[in-house]
Amino acid sequence: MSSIQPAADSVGRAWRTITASYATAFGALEHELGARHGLGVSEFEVLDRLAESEDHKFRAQELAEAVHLSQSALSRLIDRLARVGLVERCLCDMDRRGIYVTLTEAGRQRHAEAAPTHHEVLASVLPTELLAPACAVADHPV
Amino acid sequence: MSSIQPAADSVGRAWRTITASYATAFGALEHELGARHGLGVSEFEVLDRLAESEDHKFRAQELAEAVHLSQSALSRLIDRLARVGLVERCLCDMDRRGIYVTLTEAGRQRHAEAAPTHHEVLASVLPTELLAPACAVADHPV
DNA sequence: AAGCACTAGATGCAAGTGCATTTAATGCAC
DNA sequence: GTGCATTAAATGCACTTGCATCTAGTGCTT
Repeated sequence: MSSIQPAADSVGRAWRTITASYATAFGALEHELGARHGLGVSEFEVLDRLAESEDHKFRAQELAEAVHLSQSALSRLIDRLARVGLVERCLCDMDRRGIYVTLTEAGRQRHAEAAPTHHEVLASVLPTELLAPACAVADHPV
Repeated sequence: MSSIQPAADSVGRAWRTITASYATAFGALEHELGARHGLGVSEFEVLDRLAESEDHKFRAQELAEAVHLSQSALSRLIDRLARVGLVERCLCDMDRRGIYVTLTEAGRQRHAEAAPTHHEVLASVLPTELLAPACAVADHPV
């Protein structure tokens, strides 16, 4: 805590804010999601994307992009999630090279349990300056 | 790019902005610093802290905190940097358990070369909403 | 001074990641 | 239809990371 200095320029300062926030939030999420729900951050992110998707169905490639992982990392992540029954690989008839990743009932449930933790942790650790990015946008009457 | 959706709430949106910016910037930095200067992101961050320090001297522990790495990860990072002659471990007389990490002349030089790249990459990829921290009330998306 | 709890940093190990490659399916050209 | 470039996902491999542990030095208590 003691000797961390802000970088001189605005770009450098922004980057340090981002890395600091990211490190803090990631660490807290990793810890809490792991302890309370047996999930890693990437695991949750995938469940989260699937849960919010219309038909709870996603192409592997799209998921990789959404959670900022390489194609190979995502492939193994799906392995882990499938091994514990939270998602399923369904090969789609349209293109038999590809797969659809779908949320199982257990996966939907686990996500529902973990989502409040996720929100709570982020709310408590994210700096307010990042919570209201272009502040006004936040509460636009739709 | 196609199907990424913003999270519903402001906390979730902020987190996705952070992770997206972080992933993009980190990837770009990793690529450019690696290709042009043979440095990884963490490597550069350490050199950067040392370069801006008064006496170019840092306790290992302080460095770990500054660059958001675990103590063990930092120890090995110093190994790598020392092995190529960019930093040196100096055991300090004050407390012979600890070490000071110091920048060598080569390290100072490498940092000087890489810093413009670092700045340039960040300036080109960081979203403007994060570059103008507080003031960002700027322009509303439609 | 001797003993003991504590701290700084190094190291063994397991896990997750990215790159490069491989396997399998598609679809376009001929 | 056959061949070939292309794409989706799986896999081998090397590297970085964090956790747990180990080693060494400190300094407080007695």
